Amino acid sequence: MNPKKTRPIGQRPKSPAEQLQDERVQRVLATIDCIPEGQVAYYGQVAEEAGLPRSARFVGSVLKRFVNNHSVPWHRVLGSDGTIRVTGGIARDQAKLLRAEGVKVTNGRVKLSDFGWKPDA
DNA sequence: ATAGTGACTTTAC
DNA sequence: GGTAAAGCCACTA
Repeated sequence: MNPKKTRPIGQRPKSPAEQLQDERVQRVLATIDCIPEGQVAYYGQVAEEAGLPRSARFVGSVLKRFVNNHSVPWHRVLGSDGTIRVTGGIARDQAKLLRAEGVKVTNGRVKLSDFGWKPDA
């Protein structure tokens, strides 16, 4: 027997910390993926639904870093007051995507009382 | 381990 | 209706 089995690159077991952060990321992405078309949620809401209370900023950073590798409706995530919080030129794309789903975006802002996502309580 | 940073939120002017 | 400051949590250097 060979107790030190070598292991192909990329199959190294993740450290507990890595697993945890990955799981958080997955939960965030999964939550965002649950936002129905034509509705929007805010960062804090996504964080809470994902089991990460008070971690709205984390949600934002996750999207910024992982949206390229996961097809999630990132554009349905807004600030707590319904404003587009995204920086850079993609803000325009976000508004466009939302309007394409029937969400009214006026002056970079969405009325959460009309389009806010209400997950099963 | 410390310090800086951010696609956030809330409270106070 | 705005802008400013502080609080917040997790990531990154």
